[in-house]
Amino acid sequence: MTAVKSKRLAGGETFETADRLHSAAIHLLRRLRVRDRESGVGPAQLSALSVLVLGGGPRSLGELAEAEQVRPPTMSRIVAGLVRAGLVRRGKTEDGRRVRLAATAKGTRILQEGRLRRVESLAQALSALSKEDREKLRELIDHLETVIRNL
Amino acid sequence: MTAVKSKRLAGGETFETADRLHSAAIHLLRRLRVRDRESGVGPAQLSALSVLVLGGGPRSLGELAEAEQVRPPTMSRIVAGLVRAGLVRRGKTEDGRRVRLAATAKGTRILQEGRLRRVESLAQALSALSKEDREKLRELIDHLETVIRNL
DNA sequence: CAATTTAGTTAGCATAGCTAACTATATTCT
DNA sequence: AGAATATAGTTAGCTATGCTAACTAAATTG
Repeated sequence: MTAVKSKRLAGGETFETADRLHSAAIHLLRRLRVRDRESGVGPAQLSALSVLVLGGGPRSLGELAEAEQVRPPTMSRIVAGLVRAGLVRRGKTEDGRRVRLAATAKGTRILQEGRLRRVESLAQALSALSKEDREKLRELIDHLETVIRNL
Repeated sequence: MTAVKSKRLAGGETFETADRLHSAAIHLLRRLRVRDRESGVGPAQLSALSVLVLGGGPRSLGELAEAEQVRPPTMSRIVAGLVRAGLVRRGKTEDGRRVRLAATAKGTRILQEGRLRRVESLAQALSALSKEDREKLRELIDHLETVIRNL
């Protein structure tokens, strides 16, 4: 893709890097999306499930909605689907308004399998990078994650 | 299969890097998506429009569907929305079955503005990286693009 | 020129995003 | 304590996006 030329902000080079990073992220996910369909679970459900499985334990619906940057009614329906599919269990909390959402054993298994499929092909493609580039990427990822959180 | 497997086993670190890269891409786009809502155009429409605007000229519907990794009926409806909004124009080709889809001036403007909004916030966030990290990222992007194309 | 192939559309289903309006529980204020 | 308010989720209803199956129209093939 063509890079937008702009010297007004953050330096033209950084702007171009941002443009290409954005484009790379789009293409990356577009390719990997295909693998996710095999799980039979929709992308939003899969992503919410990953928060419960990989994000360190149970959450309330509101916390899940915030983690997924989605409105409560949207998350309410996503969770309903996950519960219907037996991948998530609802529990009570001290606060009678809140629900406690936890992945079931089946939910954990399905997520891990899907994650494996998805990441497998990416890891394979990454292995085509030089040893130095892989090292660079490994070092960068931490910092990129911070950058993204501050977006 | 054996070669594949041994590659993966040999690259446990690469597997983890792939996992984090995947996750970073998801979160990156999720944040940037918020900016896209300002345009009043849906994400699939915006992405299809970007192929027409940045991808070097008009395409047929089938080509667009393939570029977006989507089935023809899906793209048919996305295009219908873009045409209704005045962002894309349908034209004829020598082959009476094919349509020629081209961005209108309005479509080009809307896309460029949205892209600017999106990429500007990312560029700003990236400027928080150290000079060295930005340099590393710049060097890596080329190679990452190749990796992704080979996914 | 009939049969087949190719390009796109239409119809119908599911998921996912939103806002508005509702219920139920907790908290705050008088 | 009891009323008013705030908070957590759900329900209803809209739009957009994904799919497959079945259709129409045009081009190609035999």
